[in-house]
Amino acid sequence: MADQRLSVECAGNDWCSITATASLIGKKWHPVIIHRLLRTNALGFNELQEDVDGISSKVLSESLDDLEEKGLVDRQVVQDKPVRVRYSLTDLGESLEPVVRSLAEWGEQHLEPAENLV
Amino acid sequence: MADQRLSVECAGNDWCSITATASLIGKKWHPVIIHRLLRTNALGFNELQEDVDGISSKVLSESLDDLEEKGLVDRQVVQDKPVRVRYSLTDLGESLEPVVRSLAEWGEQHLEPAENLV
DNA sequence: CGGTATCCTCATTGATACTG
DNA sequence: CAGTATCAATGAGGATACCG
Repeated sequence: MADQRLSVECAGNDWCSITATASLIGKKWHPVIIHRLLRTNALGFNELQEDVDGISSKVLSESLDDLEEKGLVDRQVVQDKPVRVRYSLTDLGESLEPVVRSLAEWGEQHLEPAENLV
Repeated sequence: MADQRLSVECAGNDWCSITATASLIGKKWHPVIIHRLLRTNALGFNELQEDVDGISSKVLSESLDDLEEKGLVDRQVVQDKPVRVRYSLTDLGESLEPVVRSLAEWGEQHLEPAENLV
């Protein structure tokens, strides 16, 4: 149960848990990707890309590499004729559920979609 | 009590509360600044800069402008001989407390400082 | 004290195309 | 399906200096 601890550097001289957390999931698409994986664990690359909506394959690929490297996301190759890959959250990734949920809830309560079309 | 709602655009076609929230507080220093203001409301510019630790005056200034523009931070000029300014959170800014707290708590539980000096 | 003004560099993104 | 390659554009961030 996610009792591994990641070593994370911090700008400045003092270590700050917020800065450290932000360095892990503070990238533009990370919270959304994690949210989608929380909602539906084990998604394929293209499924995920559709779910995230707006992300390019390049950036999704980079983001997943980054999340995997940080131990938040697990990548499993399910060998078939055409390659099949499943992305899912690690225990550590799943432990972010409260964080992502609080982001989502705050947004739902305090924000609203901007009208940008006629 | 913070029942104003901000209109926020979103990448992609679907509006997503997480992406929207991230567009507000997803900049590198925003969560930390908000955290410091939650801890000690009404700080001066230089006080804040020391509290944040590692941020340059330029970036702090830009960040505060951004947060003010978004209605999360309030800037009050307390006129003295030398100019005095107090930064504090708006109601909307204060409403981020659970979000920032969850970031901080997660970091405390799952991360640890990296040793980077001898 | 509370910032701006430069200048510069690196990181991130977007668009597009291509591959096994 | 699951990506990688390339290139161009943007912009966030750092260092430093300066001002009322």
